Amino acid sequence: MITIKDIARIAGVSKSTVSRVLTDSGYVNEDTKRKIEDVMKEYGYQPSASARNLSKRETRTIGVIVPEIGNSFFSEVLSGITEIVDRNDLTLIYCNTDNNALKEEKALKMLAGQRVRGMILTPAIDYSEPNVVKKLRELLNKLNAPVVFVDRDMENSKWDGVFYENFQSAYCATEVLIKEGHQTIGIITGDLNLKIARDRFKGYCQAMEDYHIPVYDKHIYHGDFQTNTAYKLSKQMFESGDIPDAIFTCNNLTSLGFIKAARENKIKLGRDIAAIGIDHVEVLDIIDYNFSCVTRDAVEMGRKAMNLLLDRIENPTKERTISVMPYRLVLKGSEKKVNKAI
Amino acid sequence: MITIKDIARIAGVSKSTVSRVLTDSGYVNEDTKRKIEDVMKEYGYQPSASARNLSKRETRTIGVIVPEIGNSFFSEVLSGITEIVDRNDLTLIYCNTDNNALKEEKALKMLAGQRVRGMILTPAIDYSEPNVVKKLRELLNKLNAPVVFVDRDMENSKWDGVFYENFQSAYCATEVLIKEGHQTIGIITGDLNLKIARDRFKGYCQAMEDYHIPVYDKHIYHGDFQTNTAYKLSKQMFESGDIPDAIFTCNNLTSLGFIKAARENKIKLGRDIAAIGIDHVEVLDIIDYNFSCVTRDAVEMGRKAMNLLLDRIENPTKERTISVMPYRLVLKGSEKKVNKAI
DNA sequence: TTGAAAGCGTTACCAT
DNA sequence: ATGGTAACGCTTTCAA
Repeated sequence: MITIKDIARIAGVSKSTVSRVLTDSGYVNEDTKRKIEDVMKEYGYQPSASARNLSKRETRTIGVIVPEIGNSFFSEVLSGITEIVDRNDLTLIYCNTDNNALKEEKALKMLAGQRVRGMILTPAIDYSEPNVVKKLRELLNKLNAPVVFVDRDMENSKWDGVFYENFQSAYCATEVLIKEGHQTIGIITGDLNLKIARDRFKGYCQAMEDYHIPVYDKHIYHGDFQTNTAYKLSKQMFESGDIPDAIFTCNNLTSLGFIKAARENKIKLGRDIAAIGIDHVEVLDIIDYNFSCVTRDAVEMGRKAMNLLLDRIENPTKERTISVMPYRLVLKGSEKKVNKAI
Repeated sequence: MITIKDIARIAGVSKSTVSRVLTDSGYVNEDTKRKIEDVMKEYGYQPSASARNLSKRETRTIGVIVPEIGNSFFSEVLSGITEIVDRNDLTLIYCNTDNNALKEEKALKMLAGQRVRGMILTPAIDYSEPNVVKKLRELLNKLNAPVVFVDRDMENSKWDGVFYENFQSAYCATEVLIKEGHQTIGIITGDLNLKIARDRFKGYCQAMEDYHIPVYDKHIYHGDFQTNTAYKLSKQMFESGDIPDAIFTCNNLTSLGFIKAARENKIKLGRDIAAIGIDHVEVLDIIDYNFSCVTRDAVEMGRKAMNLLLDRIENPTKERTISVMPYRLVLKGSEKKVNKAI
C-alpha cells in the first residue's frame, strides 16, 4: 500500500506538507498543494484510517448493534441510521446479536477495541436476569463513547434514547377494538420480561378497564414477539373453538404468525375475527392486505437515534434526552368483525 | 483509555510481556501470565484495533456494499454474511449505496482507507456506461484485497462471485406458465442494462420459442426491478383491458408491484390471471399468500460469498471460483388461471 | 511556507 | 522467560 511517505517522496516534499494538505490545516503553497494532490490522485492514495485514528486518538466510526436483522422494523431503523452516517462521512460497524446476550457482550467488546466514536444499541431480548443488565452497564461505561438506545431501554439508564409510545399505542389499538363493539378481546403479548411488552400489555389492560370490558385470562396469549410462537398460540386458539371477537397482536412478527394461523383455519380478518396490531408490515401495505395497526416511522427512529448520537458527541455534558416516537393509527378494515355468527 | 503500557506498569512487567500474552506467542511464565490476565480483566482492557492493525499491517475487517437494504433479498444475504463474520471474529463495515454509483465510489474509497481484509460487493444498478465500470475496476484493483461479487457481476471480472441461475430459473418459470396452457404470456422485466435482467429476459424468450408460443411486444413490460415501476406498468396493463393470460415478474419487488396493482383492480391471481415470479417474499410465504415463484436461498448465498472470501484470503493465488446458486420452484397456485372468461 | 521529530498503541525482533 | 526498541502511517508541535 502506498503511504504518505511515498507521496511525499514522489512530490518532492516532506510528510508534514503532505499531511497539511490531507488535513487542510496550516499553510501550504498553492502550487505545492496542487502538485501533491495530483500525485495523490495519480496513485489513488487513501490515507490509512488506522494510522489516523491512532495519531488523533479518535475515530469516525459508529457501532450499531441490532438484535434481529430479519425483523423489518430493525432493517428500517438501520436504513435511517445509515442515511445520517453517510451524510456525515462516518464509518458504520454493524453487529447482529440474534437477541443473544453473549453475542451482544462480544460485540460490545469488539466495538470498544475499535474505539468507536459512539454507538447505537437495541439490547438483546434476554435481559430478565439482573446480572446480565449489570454486565451491560459495565461494558457501556468502559466504552468511553456515548450510546443511544433504540426501541428497548435499560433500567436506570443514563443514556439517550429513541423509544415509542408503547402504552399509548396499545391503549389506542385496544380502544379501536372496543369501539367497534367487540365483547371479547384477546391479546397476544410480547415477552413480558421486556418492558416494552409489559407497557403494551398495560395499555391493553387499561383500555379494557376504562371501558369496563372484562379481560379473560384464557384470552391472554403469552407470546414472545416471534412469528412462530404467535403462530402456534393462534393455531391452538382457533382449534380450541374458544375464539374471542378480536385479537390485539403486540408486534409485527406476532401479527404475521397470527395471520398465518388465521389463513390456515380459513378465518378471514375483518369478517370472522377482528384484529389490530402494533407495527406495520411493509409488504402487507404494498399488497394492500387489510391489516389494521398502530405504527411508527421506523426509518425516522433510526435517523433520530443517529442525530441524537451526533448531538451527544458534540455536546457530551448536556442532559439526557429521550425522544418518544408517536404512534399513528392505520385502519384497513381488519378491526371489524362482520360475521357475527362465529 | 487504558493501554498496554498501563497494564504493563500495573502488572509490574514490560509491554513486551503483556503483548506476548495478548498475542499468545513466545514464552511467558504461567504465573505472570495469570497476573497479567487478572489485571486486564480488572480494568476491562481492550487492545486498540487501530494500533494493532497498524503494527501488523493487516486488519480483520470485512467491507460489505449492499445496493438496497430495503430489499429483503439483500437483508437475507447480509444475514448470511454476518453469520460467517461472527464465527470468524471479524469486523464488518456496512455500506449502502442506494444503487448509486457515486455513493458506491465513496464507499469503496472509504473501505480502501480502512484497509479491509476483503470485500463483498453487489454493484449499484447503474452500470450502463462503460466508464463507470472502468472506474469500479480501478478502485477494486487499488483495494489490495480480494472481492467477492454477489448476485450481480461485472464484465470481464477476475473476482470470485456467487450468482444465480438467472436464465434457467426464468426458463423454468415461463415453462410452468406454458405448461399450464396459457396462450398469452407477458413479462415485467428488470432494468435491461443489468446482465441479470437480460439473462432472465432471455430465459423467458427461449422458453417461448422452444414451445412455439408467440411473444407479443405489447406484453413485454420494461421494468427496473423496483416496486413502483412494476406497479405502474401493471396498473396500465389492467386498465388497458389488454391483459395477457399470465405474467412473469422478474424479481421480488416487481412481483409486489404487480400484486398491488392486481388487488387494486380486483384481479385475483390464480383465478383471473396467472402469475409467477423470480424470488420469494418471506412475508407472503408466512401469510400463505398464493404466489408462485422460482427462488433461491439468499441467506446461503451470503454464507457462500463470505466463505469464498475467506478461502480467497487464505489462498490468494487459486483460480477464480464462481458459485451459481440453483433455483427452486415453489408452486402455490398463482400459476393457474381458472377463470377463462377474462 | 516547509521540515524535523515526537508520539499514538500495538507487534516483532533481538538481547539478555 | 523477560525487556528494550524499532517500526507501522499518520498528526501535531516546534523550529527554521
